[in-house]
Amino acid sequence: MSVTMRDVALLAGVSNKTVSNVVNDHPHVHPTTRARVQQAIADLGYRPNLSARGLRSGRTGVIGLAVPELRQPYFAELADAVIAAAERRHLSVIIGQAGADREHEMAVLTRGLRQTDGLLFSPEHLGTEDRGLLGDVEYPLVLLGERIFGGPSDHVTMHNVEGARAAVEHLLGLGRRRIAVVGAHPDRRTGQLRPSDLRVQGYREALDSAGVPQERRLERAVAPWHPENGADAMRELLDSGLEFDGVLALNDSLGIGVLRALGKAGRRVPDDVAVIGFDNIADGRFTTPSLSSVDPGRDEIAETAVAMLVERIESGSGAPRAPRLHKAAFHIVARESTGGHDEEPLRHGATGEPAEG
Amino acid sequence: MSVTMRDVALLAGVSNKTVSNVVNDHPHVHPTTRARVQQAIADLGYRPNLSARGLRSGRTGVIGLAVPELRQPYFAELADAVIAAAERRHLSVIIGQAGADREHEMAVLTRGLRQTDGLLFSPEHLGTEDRGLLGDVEYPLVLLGERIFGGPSDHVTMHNVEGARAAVEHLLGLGRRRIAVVGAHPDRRTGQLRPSDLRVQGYREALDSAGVPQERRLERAVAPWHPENGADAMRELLDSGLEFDGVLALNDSLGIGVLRALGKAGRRVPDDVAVIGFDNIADGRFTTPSLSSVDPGRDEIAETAVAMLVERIESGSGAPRAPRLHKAAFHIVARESTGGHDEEPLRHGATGEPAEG
DNA sequence: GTGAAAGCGCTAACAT
DNA sequence: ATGTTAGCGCTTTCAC
Repeated sequence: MSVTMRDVALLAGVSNKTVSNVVNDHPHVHPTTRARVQQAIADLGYRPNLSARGLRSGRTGVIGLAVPELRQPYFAELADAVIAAAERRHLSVIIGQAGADREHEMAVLTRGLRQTDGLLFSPEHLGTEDRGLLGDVEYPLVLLGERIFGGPSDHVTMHNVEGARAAVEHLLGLGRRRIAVVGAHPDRRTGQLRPSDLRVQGYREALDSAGVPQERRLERAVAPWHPENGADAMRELLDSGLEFDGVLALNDSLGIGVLRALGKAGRRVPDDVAVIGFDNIADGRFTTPSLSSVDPGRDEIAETAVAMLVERIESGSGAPRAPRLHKAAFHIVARESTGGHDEEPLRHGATGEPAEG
Repeated sequence: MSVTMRDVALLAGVSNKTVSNVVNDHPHVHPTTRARVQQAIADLGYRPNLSARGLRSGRTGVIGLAVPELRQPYFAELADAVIAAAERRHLSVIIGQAGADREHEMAVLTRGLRQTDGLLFSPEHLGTEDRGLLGDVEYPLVLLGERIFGGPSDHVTMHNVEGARAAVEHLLGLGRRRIAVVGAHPDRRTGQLRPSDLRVQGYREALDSAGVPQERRLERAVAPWHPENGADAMRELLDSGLEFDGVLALNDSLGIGVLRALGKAGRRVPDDVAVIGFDNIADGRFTTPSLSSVDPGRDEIAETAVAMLVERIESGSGAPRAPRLHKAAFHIVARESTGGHDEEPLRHGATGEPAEG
């Protein structure tokens, strides 16, 4: 029924091996032979059976990406970038959503994603205490995010501390002194390296360097990082009667909720309260006012993570090199919510009245 | 190096076949034998080689999902739902982004996604004129969206005409009579069945039924459907001096841009202009004001599409049944942008001050 | 530069 | 209820 390599070989009058050489771009194939084989491939519409190739070679050409939830804009944008980076290397990407609970994440980590050569894993529940699990992982693995540091795996992450610090310095530079932070983790166990803890650390460092006193009641706990929870936290802060003139939202989803709660409460942004988020998701450009943010280098993260994973896959378990850590470059994007002027909107296509036709 | 079925069979003192039966949950295995085999599997940490299974059985257990761009919130939410629906059936999902251009989509359609048993395909560029291509497709295929109607493929889509019509009726019910539509296709060739054309049709039908005259200049062309382009179109409409008191944005991304442009121009929503979008993406709940929308039944679309694809896969080419069409149920979600009161925000987790510890 | 043969790990068909 | 055999389509030796 389907065309096999053997059919191509017969039509081209060569052996299996030669067809394989042509398909895999091996050198040492006579140009004439190559052309004849390619013609036969085209004539028959031959396409290699990837299961057979996978069985024989031990490689599937597929990598896995495990994220908590694809519907969170940050992860959708990350997945977009990972798929693009993988495609450049002729790899496909299977996406798994593991954020439901801890068990789900452990299952993904121990078993990997089916049918893949390696895994990019962005955990939400697993933490440093699960580091031991990583030692047992037998497939190529690159971690995204920072919940599990110091393990035996490659690691690609962002400048959480420095980014948050720069964001607060941006607010301080606007003359704000009573700066709240929204998104701290409700359970502040020590030794955890959650993004929230690292970003709170950057927040505190910035205040300390500027000689601005810290105030614990301005650090608001929120989990998970969804807009509704950001809005709730902001309402609670408003109700508390505490004064504040700046807010660091620990990600943009929270920031969008914060903007909304402020707007509904009649606080003007940025005049009364300046707000900055984190992640620079696309949505932040179209809120009213538009949301300043820390751009964490999403494309660099995706590209580096895929490159590292490919290296691990290609080196096999042969040359066990030391685990690497890469932190992508970040920068502050000042939009209206911190008094920046609106970016000139890029025109991505046609607008106007439709042409009748 | 890795554990094979043979190793398990030897340890359990049974044959390959029995191990296979256990692994695949076949009936007719003695409970005692089954237990012994399962113990051996656990002891050795055996995991089936899916490439081998795929080669032998002709099934990979992986389906493909091709969307224009994952970073568009609608497609991210759709992919989320598709992955969840596939997981319930123990299938994995490879995601491909094909929206770059027409050639890319044709390549995906003719070749499928590698290593998959079938494809869910949501085209952005291919249209009815490419229907012929579908006849040549030899793998199980389910189309999402409505660009290619009347072909030989199964099809899952939404009530574009009816949804848009209901949205406009909602605006008419508020007493609005000068209703603009943002997102018509710039090139209005006839015979096209793009979402934009269908939604514009619903818009016109609603006006006609209410005896409100159509006005072509209130139909604004925008492509692609990104917020910046929605904002541009709204600015142009404002600059044109035309009067209007209602806007149907043909999707929520456009709607978000429309809200922003109206806000910047000092128009109050919904007092001066009522706005409704389409797709009911999560972002619309947190704009200021929140965005009313048409909920197109995303989960139903995903679930139905996966179910149809699985049927096609399992029936093989044996029983070529007639192509099916499924339209998911829709409903109007009235939020602030059409005078609805804000939904009570759902509390999805903890907020408050972090516990020190 | 090309061919012949072996075998990757599994399941389907048939046998018992 | 379990065993035996064959072979899916490819790549990888190893010849020549």
